[in-house]
Amino acid sequence: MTTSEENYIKVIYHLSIVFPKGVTTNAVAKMLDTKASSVTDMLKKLAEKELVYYQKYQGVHLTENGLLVAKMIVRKHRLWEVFLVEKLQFSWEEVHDIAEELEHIKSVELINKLDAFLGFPQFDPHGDPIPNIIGEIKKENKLLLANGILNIDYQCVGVKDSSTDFLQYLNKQKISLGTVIKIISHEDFDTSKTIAIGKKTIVISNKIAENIYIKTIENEKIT
Amino acid sequence: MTTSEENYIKVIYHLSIVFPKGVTTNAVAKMLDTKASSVTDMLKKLAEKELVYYQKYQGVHLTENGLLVAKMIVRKHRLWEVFLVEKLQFSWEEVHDIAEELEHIKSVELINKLDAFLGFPQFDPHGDPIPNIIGEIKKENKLLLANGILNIDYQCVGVKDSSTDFLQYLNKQKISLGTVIKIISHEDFDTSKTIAIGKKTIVISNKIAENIYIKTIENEKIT
DNA sequence: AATAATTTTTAGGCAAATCTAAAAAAATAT
DNA sequence: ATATTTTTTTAGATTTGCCTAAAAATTATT
Repeated sequence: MTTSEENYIKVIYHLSIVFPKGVTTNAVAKMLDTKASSVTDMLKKLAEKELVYYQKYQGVHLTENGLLVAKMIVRKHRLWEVFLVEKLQFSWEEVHDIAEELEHIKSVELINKLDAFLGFPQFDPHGDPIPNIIGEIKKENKLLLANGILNIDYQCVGVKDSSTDFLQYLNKQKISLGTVIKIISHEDFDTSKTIAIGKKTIVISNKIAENIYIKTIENEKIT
Repeated sequence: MTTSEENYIKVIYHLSIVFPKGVTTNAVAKMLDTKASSVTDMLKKLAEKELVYYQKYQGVHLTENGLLVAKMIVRKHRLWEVFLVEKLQFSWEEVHDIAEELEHIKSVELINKLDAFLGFPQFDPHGDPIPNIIGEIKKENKLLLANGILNIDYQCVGVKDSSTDFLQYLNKQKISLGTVIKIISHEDFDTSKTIAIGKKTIVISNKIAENIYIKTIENEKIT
Protein backbone atom coordinates (compact mmCIF):
# COMPACT_ATOMS: atom_id res chain seq x y z
CA MET A 1 0.00 0.00 0.00
CA THR A 2 1.18 3.50 -0.78
CA THR A 3 1.16 6.31 1.76
CA SER A 4 -1.54 8.02 -0.28
CA GLU A 5 -3.81 4.96 -0.28
CA GLU A 6 -3.32 4.63 3.48
CA ASN A 7 -4.29 8.24 4.00
CA TYR A 8 -7.51 7.77 2.08
CA ILE A 9 -8.38 4.64 4.04
CA LYS A 10 -7.71 6.41 7.31
CA VAL A 11 -9.84 9.41 6.39
CA ILE A 12 -12.72 7.23 5.23
CA TYR A 13 -12.47 5.38 8.54
CA HIS A 14 -12.67 8.56 10.61
CA LEU A 15 -15.49 10.01 8.53
CA SER A 16 -17.56 6.81 8.73
CA ILE A 17 -18.90 7.84 12.11
CA VAL A 18 -20.22 11.13 10.71
CA PHE A 19 -21.40 9.58 7.42
CA PRO A 20 -22.89 6.22 8.42
CA LYS A 21 -24.55 5.70 5.03
CA GLY A 22 -21.57 6.38 2.86
CA VAL A 23 -18.71 8.86 3.15
CA THR A 24 -19.08 11.54 0.49
CA THR A 25 -16.44 12.37 -2.07
CA ASN A 26 -16.36 15.99 -1.02
CA ALA A 27 -15.88 15.16 2.64
CA VAL A 28 -12.84 13.06 1.79
CA ALA A 29 -11.52 15.80 -0.48
CA LYS A 30 -11.85 18.40 2.25
CA MET A 31 -10.07 16.24 4.83
CA LEU A 32 -7.20 15.47 2.51
CA ASP A 33 -7.07 18.98 1.10
CA THR A 34 -7.36 17.70 -2.44
CA LYS A 35 -9.89 17.90 -5.26
CA ALA A 36 -13.06 15.81 -5.58
CA SER A 37 -11.86 14.48 -8.92
CA SER A 38 -8.71 13.12 -7.32
CA VAL A 39 -10.83 11.41 -4.70
CA THR A 40 -13.01 9.74 -7.33
CA ASP A 41 -9.89 8.36 -9.02
CA MET A 42 -8.56 6.94 -5.79
CA LEU A 43 -11.90 5.45 -4.74
CA LYS A 44 -12.00 3.46 -7.96
CA LYS A 45 -8.54 2.19 -7.25
CA LEU A 46 -9.34 1.25 -3.66
CA ALA A 47 -12.54 -0.47 -4.79
CA GLU A 48 -10.51 -2.58 -7.22
CA LYS A 49 -8.26 -3.60 -4.35
CA GLU A 50 -11.37 -4.50 -2.35
CA LEU A 51 -10.57 -2.09 0.43
CA VAL A 52 -13.78 -0.11 -0.05
CA TYR A 53 -17.29 -0.55 -1.42
CA TYR A 54 -17.83 2.20 -3.93
CA GLN A 55 -20.65 2.95 -6.34
CA LYS A 56 -20.78 6.17 -8.30
CA TYR A 57 -22.62 8.97 -6.55
CA GLN A 58 -23.36 6.67 -3.59
CA GLY A 59 -20.49 7.49 -1.28
CA VAL A 60 -17.91 5.02 0.02
CA HIS A 61 -17.71 2.39 2.80
CA LEU A 62 -14.77 0.37 4.06
CA THR A 63 -14.80 -3.37 3.42
CA GLU A 64 -13.91 -5.69 6.28
CA ASN A 65 -10.38 -5.74 4.98
CA GLY A 66 -10.30 -1.97 4.58
CA LEU A 67 -11.51 -1.57 8.14
CA LEU A 68 -8.69 -3.71 9.45
CA VAL A 69 -6.16 -1.74 7.43
CA ALA A 70 -7.61 1.48 8.84
CA LYS A 71 -7.40 0.20 12.39
CA MET A 72 -3.78 -0.81 11.95
CA ILE A 73 -2.93 2.69 10.72
CA VAL A 74 -4.75 4.21 13.69
CA ARG A 75 -2.94 1.76 15.97
CA LYS A 76 0.40 2.87 14.60
CA HIS A 77 -0.48 6.54 14.79
CA ARG A 78 -1.59 6.38 18.42
CA LEU A 79 1.26 4.17 19.60
CA TRP A 80 3.78 6.56 18.08
CA GLU A 81 1.99 9.45 19.81
CA VAL A 82 2.39 7.68 23.13
CA PHE A 83 6.06 7.16 22.39
CA LEU A 84 6.57 10.80 21.49
CA VAL A 85 4.89 12.08 24.63
CA GLU A 86 5.99 9.51 27.18
CA LYS A 87 9.51 8.81 26.02
CA LEU A 88 10.61 11.83 24.02
CA GLN A 89 8.88 14.46 26.18
CA PHE A 90 6.86 16.08 23.43
CA SER A 91 3.73 17.81 24.62
CA TRP A 92 0.38 16.54 23.43
CA GLU A 93 -0.24 19.25 20.86
CA GLU A 94 3.06 18.67 19.09
CA VAL A 95 2.78 15.01 18.26
CA HIS A 96 0.09 14.75 15.62
CA ASP A 97 2.09 15.80 12.57
CA ILE A 98 5.07 13.62 13.40
CA ALA A 99 2.79 10.64 14.04
CA GLU A 100 1.19 11.25 10.63
CA GLU A 101 4.54 10.40 9.12
CA LEU A 102 5.47 7.57 11.46
CA GLU A 103 2.16 5.79 10.94
CA HIS A 104 3.25 4.83 7.43
CA ILE A 105 6.30 2.84 8.50
CA LYS A 106 5.58 -0.69 7.34
CA SER A 107 7.11 -3.23 9.76
CA VAL A 108 4.52 -5.07 11.84
CA GLU A 109 7.24 -6.38 14.13
CA LEU A 110 8.32 -2.83 14.82
CA ILE A 111 4.90 -1.71 15.93
CA ASN A 112 4.35 -4.75 18.12
CA LYS A 113 7.71 -4.28 19.81
CA LEU A 114 6.95 -0.62 20.26
CA ASP A 115 3.63 -1.59 21.84
CA ALA A 116 5.44 -3.86 24.30
CA PHE A 117 8.09 -1.22 25.01
CA LEU A 118 5.36 1.25 25.90
CA GLY A 119 3.64 -1.29 28.16
CA PHE A 120 0.64 -1.97 25.92
CA PRO A 121 -1.06 1.40 26.44
CA GLN A 122 -4.83 1.49 25.94
CA PHE A 123 -5.14 5.19 25.14
CA ASP A 124 -3.10 7.80 23.33
CA PRO A 125 -2.13 11.20 24.78
CA HIS A 126 -5.47 12.69 23.68
CA GLY A 127 -7.45 9.91 25.32
CA ASP A 128 -8.26 8.08 22.10
CA PRO A 129 -8.26 4.28 22.30
CA ILE A 130 -5.44 2.27 20.68
CA PRO A 131 -6.57 -0.76 18.64
CA ASN A 132 -4.78 -3.91 19.73
CA ILE A 133 -2.81 -6.29 17.52
CA ILE A 134 -5.99 -7.75 16.01
CA GLY A 135 -7.82 -4.45 15.71
CA GLU A 136 -9.98 -4.63 18.80
CA ILE A 137 -10.76 -1.30 20.39
CA LYS A 138 -11.60 -0.97 24.03
CA LYS A 139 -14.40 1.53 24.32
CA GLU A 140 -14.80 3.68 27.35
CA ASN A 141 -18.03 4.91 28.86
CA LYS A 142 -17.02 8.51 28.54
CA LEU A 143 -19.25 11.54 28.17
CA LEU A 144 -18.82 15.16 27.18
CA LEU A 145 -18.25 17.69 29.92
CA ALA A 146 -21.20 19.57 28.37
CA ASN A 147 -23.45 16.70 29.43
CA GLY A 148 -22.09 16.25 32.95
CA ILE A 149 -24.14 16.95 36.06
CA LEU A 150 -23.37 19.26 38.97
CA ASN A 151 -21.16 18.50 41.96
CA ILE A 152 -19.75 15.18 40.89
CA ASP A 153 -16.03 14.43 40.63
CA TYR A 154 -15.22 13.63 37.04
CA GLN A 155 -11.90 12.83 35.46
CA CYS A 156 -10.75 14.16 32.10
CA VAL A 157 -10.24 11.14 29.82
CA GLY A 158 -9.88 12.72 26.40
CA VAL A 159 -10.61 15.53 23.99
CA LYS A 160 -12.87 15.65 20.96
CA ASP A 161 -10.95 18.42 19.20
CA SER A 162 -7.21 17.76 19.09
CA SER A 163 -6.23 21.04 17.46
CA THR A 164 -3.17 22.85 18.70
CA ASP A 165 -5.23 25.86 19.76
CA PHE A 166 -7.53 23.82 21.95
CA LEU A 167 -4.78 21.73 23.47
CA GLN A 168 -2.81 24.85 24.31
CA TYR A 169 -5.89 26.33 25.95
CA LEU A 170 -6.13 23.20 28.09
CA ASN A 171 -2.44 23.42 28.96
CA LYS A 172 -3.01 27.00 30.10
CA GLN A 173 -5.91 25.89 32.29
CA LYS A 174 -3.83 23.01 33.62
CA ILE A 175 -6.27 20.45 32.26
CA SER A 176 -4.75 17.19 31.04
CA LEU A 177 -5.68 13.51 31.00
CA GLY A 178 -6.57 12.44 34.53
CA THR A 179 -7.34 15.95 35.79
CA VAL A 180 -10.24 15.93 38.25
CA ILE A 181 -13.05 18.29 37.24
CA LYS A 182 -16.25 19.19 39.08
CA ILE A 183 -19.08 21.21 37.54
CA ILE A 184 -20.02 23.89 40.06
CA SER A 185 -22.76 25.66 38.17
CA HIS A 186 -24.37 26.04 34.79
CA GLU A 187 -25.55 29.33 33.30
CA ASP A 188 -28.65 28.82 31.17
CA PHE A 189 -28.38 32.24 29.54
CA ASP A 190 -25.14 31.57 27.60
CA THR A 191 -24.72 27.84 28.42
CA SER A 192 -21.40 28.58 30.12
CA LYS A 193 -20.28 26.57 33.10
CA THR A 194 -18.24 27.20 36.20
CA ILE A 195 -15.96 24.28 36.93
CA ALA A 196 -13.48 23.44 39.67
CA ILE A 197 -10.01 22.17 38.78
CA GLY A 198 -8.14 21.41 41.97
CA LYS A 199 -8.35 24.54 44.09
CA LYS A 200 -9.01 26.77 41.09
CA THR A 201 -12.44 27.71 39.74
CA ILE A 202 -12.86 28.81 36.12
CA VAL A 203 -15.67 29.69 33.76
CA ILE A 204 -15.76 27.86 30.44
CA SER A 205 -17.92 28.32 27.36
CA ASN A 206 -20.15 25.55 26.06
CA LYS A 207 -17.80 25.13 23.11
CA ILE A 208 -15.05 24.14 25.54
CA ALA A 209 -17.39 21.80 27.41
CA GLU A 210 -18.41 20.16 24.13
CA ASN A 211 -14.81 19.15 23.45
CA ILE A 212 -13.70 17.60 26.72
CA TYR A 213 -14.46 13.97 27.50
CA ILE A 214 -14.94 12.99 31.12
CA LYS A 215 -15.92 9.96 33.12
CA THR A 216 -17.00 9.43 36.69
CA ILE A 217 -14.28 8.39 39.10
CA GLU A 218 -14.96 4.86 40.24
CA ASN A 219 -13.06 2.30 42.25
CA GLU A 220 -10.44 0.51 40.21
CA LYS A 221 -11.87 -2.47 38.43
CA ILE A 222 -10.06 -5.77 38.53
CA THR A 223 -10.04 -7.20 35.00
CA MET B 1 13.17 16.68 -0.28
CA THR B 2 11.57 13.48 -1.50
CA THR B 3 12.51 10.04 -0.19
CA SER B 4 13.97 9.24 -3.58
CA GLU B 5 16.18 12.33 -3.60
CA GLU B 6 17.35 11.51 -0.09
CA ASN B 7 18.27 7.99 -1.13
CA TYR B 8 20.37 9.28 -4.00
CA ILE B 9 22.16 11.75 -1.74
CA LYS B 10 22.86 9.03 0.80
CA VAL B 11 24.22 6.63 -1.79
CA ILE B 12 26.45 9.30 -3.35
CA TYR B 13 27.73 10.04 0.14
CA HIS B 14 28.60 6.43 0.88
CA LEU B 15 30.19 5.90 -2.53
CA SER B 16 32.31 9.05 -2.28
CA ILE B 17 34.91 7.18 -0.25
CA VAL B 18 35.31 4.58 -3.00
CA PHE B 19 35.10 7.13 -5.85
CA PRO B 20 37.04 10.14 -4.59
CA LYS B 21 37.13 11.76 -8.04
CA GLY B 22 33.47 11.52 -8.85
CA VAL B 23 30.87 8.84 -8.14
CA THR B 24 29.94 7.09 -11.38
CA THR B 25 26.40 6.86 -12.69
CA ASN B 26 26.58 3.09 -12.88
CA ALA B 27 27.76 2.76 -9.29
CA VAL B 28 24.76 4.76 -8.09
CA ALA B 29 22.44 2.73 -10.31
CA LYS B 30 23.77 -0.52 -8.92
CA MET B 31 23.39 0.61 -5.31
CA LEU B 32 19.83 1.80 -5.83
CA ASP B 33 18.91 -1.13 -8.03
CA THR B 34 17.77 1.15 -10.80
CA LYS B 35 18.83 2.02 -14.35
CA ALA B 36 21.67 4.35 -15.32
CA SER B 37 19.26 6.51 -17.28
CA SER B 38 17.16 7.08 -14.17
CA VAL B 39 20.28 8.10 -12.30
CA THR B 40 21.20 10.63 -14.96
CA ASP B 41 17.73 12.17 -14.66
CA MET B 42 18.01 12.48 -10.92
CA LEU B 43 21.55 13.86 -10.99
CA LYS B 44 20.37 16.72 -13.17
CA LYS B 45 17.61 17.44 -10.71
CA LEU B 46 19.94 17.32 -7.71
CA ALA B 47 22.42 19.56 -9.51
CA GLU B 48 19.67 22.12 -10.08
CA LYS B 49 18.92 22.07 -6.38
CA GLU B 50 22.64 22.58 -5.73
CA LEU B 51 22.98 19.40 -3.73
CA VAL B 52 25.56 17.92 -6.11
CA TYR B 53 28.16 19.02 -8.61
CA TYR B 54 27.43 17.22 -11.81
CA GLN B 55 28.92 17.43 -15.28
CA LYS B 56 28.03 14.94 -17.98
CA TYR B 57 30.26 11.91 -18.11
CA GLN B 58 32.34 13.26 -15.22
CA GLY B 59 30.66 11.59 -12.25
CA VAL B 60 29.05 13.37 -9.34
CA HIS B 61 30.19 15.01 -6.08
CA LEU B 62 28.16 16.33 -3.16
CA THR B 63 28.14 20.08 -2.59
CA GLU B 64 28.70 21.37 0.93
CA ASN B 65 24.96 21.51 1.34
CA GLY B 66 24.50 18.03 -0.11
CA LEU B 67 27.10 16.70 2.30
CA LEU B 68 25.23 18.12 5.25
CA VAL B 69 21.97 16.64 4.00
CA ALA B 70 23.70 13.27 3.63
CA LYS B 71 25.12 13.41 7.13
CA MET B 72 21.72 14.21 8.59
CA ILE B 73 20.22 11.19 6.85
CA VAL B 74 23.02 9.00 8.15
CA ARG B 75 22.52 10.50 11.62
CA LYS B 76 18.85 9.61 11.53
CA HIS B 77 19.49 6.13 10.20
CA ARG B 78 22.03 5.29 12.88
CA LEU B 79 20.10 6.83 15.76
CA TRP B 80 17.03 4.82 14.80
CA GLU B 81 19.20 1.70 14.66
CA VAL B 82 20.37 2.36 18.20
CA PHE B 83 16.75 2.82 19.27
CA LEU B 84 15.67 -0.42 17.62
CA VAL B 85 18.44 -2.46 19.22
CA GLU B 86 18.69 -0.83 22.64
CA LYS B 87 15.05 -0.08 23.33
CA LEU B 88 13.02 -2.44 21.18
CA GLN B 89 15.33 -5.45 21.50
CA PHE B 90 15.88 -6.03 17.82
CA SER B 91 19.11 -7.81 17.01
CA TRP B 92 21.73 -6.01 14.95
CA GLU B 93 21.03 -7.81 11.70
CA GLU B 94 17.33 -6.94 11.73
CA VAL B 95 17.47 -3.20 12.01
CA HIS B 96 18.80 -1.98 8.69
CA ASP B 97 15.65 -2.22 6.60
CA ILE B 98 13.44 -0.60 9.21
CA ALA B 99 15.95 2.21 9.71
CA GLU B 100 15.92 2.75 5.93
CA GLU B 101 12.30 3.78 6.30
CA LEU B 102 12.63 5.70 9.54
CA GLU B 103 15.53 7.79 8.25
CA HIS B 104 13.12 9.67 5.98
CA ILE B 105 10.94 11.04 8.78
CA LYS B 106 11.35 14.79 8.55
CA SER B 107 11.16 16.39 12.00
CA VAL B 108 14.50 17.72 13.26
CA GLU B 109 13.12 18.09 16.75
CA LEU B 110 12.18 14.42 16.72
CA ILE B 111 15.66 13.27 15.91
CA ASN B 112 17.29 15.54 18.47
CA LYS B 113 14.93 14.37 21.18
CA LEU B 114 15.57 10.79 20.14
CA ASP B 115 19.30 11.48 20.40
CA ALA B 116 18.84 12.78 23.95
CA PHE B 117 16.57 9.87 24.88
CA LEU B 118 19.25 7.44 23.74
CA GLY B 119 21.92 9.31 25.71
CA PHE B 120 23.74 10.85 22.73
CA PRO B 121 25.26 7.61 21.46
CA GLN B 122 28.46 7.95 19.43
CA PHE B 123 28.17 4.69 17.49
CA ASP B 124 25.39 2.59 16.02
CA PRO B 125 24.93 -1.15 16.65
CA HIS B 126 27.39 -1.99 13.84
CA GLY B 127 30.05 0.32 15.26
CA ASP B 128 29.52 3.08 12.70
CA PRO B 129 29.84 6.64 14.00
CA ILE B 130 26.74 8.83 14.43
CA PRO B 131 27.08 12.39 13.11
CA ASN B 132 26.12 14.94 15.76
CA ILE B 133 23.57 17.71 15.41
CA ILE B 134 25.87 19.79 13.20
CA GLY B 135 27.19 16.87 11.19
CA GLU B 136 30.46 16.29 12.97
CA ILE B 137 31.63 12.71 12.99
CA LYS B 138 33.91 11.37 15.66
CA LYS B 139 36.41 9.15 13.96
CA GLU B 140 37.92 6.23 15.74
CA ASN B 141 41.40 4.88 15.27
CA LYS B 142 40.14 1.47 14.37
CA LEU B 143 41.82 -1.14 12.19
CA LEU B 144 40.79 -4.32 10.43
CA LEU B 145 41.30 -7.58 12.25
CA ALA B 146 43.17 -8.69 9.11
CA ASN B 147 45.83 -6.08 9.93
CA GLY B 148 46.13 -6.80 13.65
CA ILE B 149 49.26 -8.20 15.20
CA LEU B 150 49.69 -11.34 17.30
CA ASN B 151 49.02 -11.69 21.01
CA ILE B 152 47.50 -8.31 21.71
CA ASP B 153 44.08 -7.83 23.29
CA TYR B 154 41.84 -6.06 20.82
CA GLN B 155 38.23 -5.10 21.14
CA CYS B 156 35.68 -5.45 18.35
CA VAL B 157 34.43 -1.95 17.54
CA GLY B 158 32.53 -2.46 14.30
CA VAL B 159 32.01 -4.36 11.09
CA LYS B 160 32.74 -3.39 7.52
CA ASP B 161 30.11 -5.66 5.99
CA SER B 162 26.71 -5.29 7.68
CA SER B 163 24.94 -8.00 5.71
CA THR B 164 22.58 -10.33 7.52
CA ASP B 165 24.72 -13.34 6.65
CA PHE B 166 27.85 -11.88 8.15
CA LEU B 167 26.13 -10.55 11.27
CA GLN B 168 24.54 -13.94 11.87
CA TYR B 169 27.94 -15.58 11.51
CA LEU B 170 29.25 -13.22 14.18
CA ASN B 171 26.27 -13.99 16.43
CA LYS B 172 27.08 -17.68 16.07
CA GLN B 173 30.69 -17.06 17.04
CA LYS B 174 29.56 -14.86 19.93
CA ILE B 175 31.32 -11.82 18.50
CA SER B 176 29.63 -8.50 19.10
CA LEU B 177 30.67 -4.91 19.78
CA GLY B 178 33.06 -4.87 22.73
CA THR B 179 34.08 -8.52 22.41
CA VAL B 180 37.75 -9.01 23.27
CA ILE B 181 39.71 -10.73 20.52
CA LYS B 182 43.33 -11.88 20.43
CA ILE B 183 45.08 -13.13 17.32
CA ILE B 184 46.85 -16.35 18.25
CA SER B 185 48.40 -17.25 14.92
CA HIS B 186 48.38 -16.48 11.24
CA GLU B 187 48.61 -19.06 8.46
CA ASP B 188 50.54 -17.72 5.47
CA PHE B 189 49.39 -20.50 3.14
CA ASP B 190 45.67 -19.54 3.10
CA THR B 191 45.87 -16.29 5.12
CA SER B 192 43.57 -17.76 7.75
CA LYS B 193 43.96 -16.79 11.40
CA THR B 194 43.40 -18.48 14.72
CA ILE B 195 41.84 -16.11 17.21
CA ALA B 196 40.83 -16.31 20.85
CA ILE B 197 37.40 -15.12 21.95
CA GLY B 198 37.12 -15.47 25.69
CA LYS B 199 38.02 -19.09 26.46
CA LYS B 200 37.21 -20.25 22.94
CA THR B 201 39.65 -20.49 20.05
CA ILE B 202 38.41 -20.42 16.45
CA VAL B 203 39.89 -20.35 12.98
CA ILE B 204 38.67 -17.60 10.67
CA SER B 205 39.29 -16.96 6.98
CA ASN B 206 40.90 -13.79 5.75
CA LYS B 207 37.53 -12.67 4.39
CA ILE B 208 36.16 -12.66 7.92
CA ALA B 209 39.19 -10.82 9.23
CA GLU B 210 38.81 -8.20 6.49
CA ASN B 211 35.34 -7.31 7.76
CA ILE B 212 35.83 -6.89 11.48
CA TYR B 213 37.07 -3.62 12.92
CA ILE B 214 39.10 -3.72 16.11
CA LYS B 215 41.04 -1.36 18.29
CA THR B 216 43.57 -1.83 21.03
CA ILE B 217 42.21 -1.76 24.55
CA GLU B 218 43.54 1.34 26.27
CA ASN B 219 42.85 3.14 29.48
CA GLU B 220 39.82 5.41 29.30
CA LYS B 221 40.73 8.81 27.99
CA ILE B 222 39.43 11.90 29.70
CA THR B 223 38.15 14.30 27.03
C1' DA C 1 45.78 5.38 -33.72
C1' DA C 2 41.94 2.93 -35.00
C1' DT C 3 38.57 -0.23 -33.42
C1' DA C 4 35.91 -2.49 -29.93
C1' DA C 5 33.70 -2.45 -25.58
C1' DT C 6 31.74 -0.05 -21.96
C1' DT C 7 29.57 3.76 -19.85
C1' DT C 8 26.61 7.53 -19.99
C1' DT C 9 23.22 10.34 -21.93
C1' DT C 10 19.19 11.42 -24.75
C1' DA C 11 14.64 10.61 -26.47
C1' DG C 12 10.30 8.94 -25.96
C1' DG C 13 6.97 6.41 -22.88
C1' DC C 14 4.55 4.74 -18.74
C1' DA C 15 2.16 4.60 -14.09
C1' DA C 16 0.77 7.04 -9.91
C1' DA C 17 -1.36 10.86 -8.02
C1' DT C 18 -2.60 15.07 -8.74
C1' DC C 19 -4.91 19.07 -11.34
C1' DT C 20 -8.58 22.00 -14.37
C1' DA C 21 -12.58 22.24 -17.00
C1' DA C 22 -16.63 20.33 -18.66
C1' DA C 23 -20.38 16.97 -18.37
C1' DA C 24 -23.58 14.24 -15.74
C1' DA C 25 -26.19 13.09 -11.72
C1' DA C 26 -28.35 14.22 -7.43
C1' DA C 27 -30.20 17.39 -4.18
C1' DT C 28 -32.59 21.64 -3.28
C1' DA C 29 -35.66 25.40 -4.15
C1' DT C 30 -39.23 27.63 -6.37
C1' DA D 1 -42.71 19.37 -11.45
C1' DT D 2 -39.42 22.11 -13.19
C1' DA D 3 -35.43 24.94 -12.59
C1' DT D 4 -31.41 25.91 -10.09
C1' DT D 5 -27.62 24.68 -7.34
C1' DT D 6 -24.46 21.48 -5.62
C1' DT D 7 -22.03 17.30 -5.91
C1' DT D 8 -19.74 13.95 -8.41
C1' DT D 9 -17.68 12.05 -12.36
C1' DT D 10 -15.22 12.10 -16.77
C1' DA D 11 -11.76 13.70 -19.94
C1' DG D 12 -7.53 15.40 -20.78
C1' DA D 13 -3.01 17.41 -18.74
C1' DT D 14 0.89 17.66 -15.61
C1' DT D 15 4.74 16.09 -12.54
C1' DT D 16 7.75 12.66 -10.47
C1' DG D 17 10.39 8.82 -10.91
C1' DC D 18 11.05 5.18 -13.42
C1' DC D 19 11.64 2.40 -17.88
C1' DT D 20 13.60 0.80 -22.90
C1' DA D 21 16.13 1.63 -26.89
C1' DA D 22 19.22 4.24 -29.42
C1' DA D 23 22.87 7.66 -29.74
C1' DA D 24 26.98 9.76 -27.99
C1' DA D 25 31.06 9.93 -25.24
C1' DT D 26 34.62 7.68 -22.83
C1' DT D 27 37.74 3.95 -21.91
C1' DA D 28 40.12 -0.24 -23.18
C1' DT D 29 42.24 -3.22 -26.64
C1' DT D 30 44.84 -4.51 -30.34
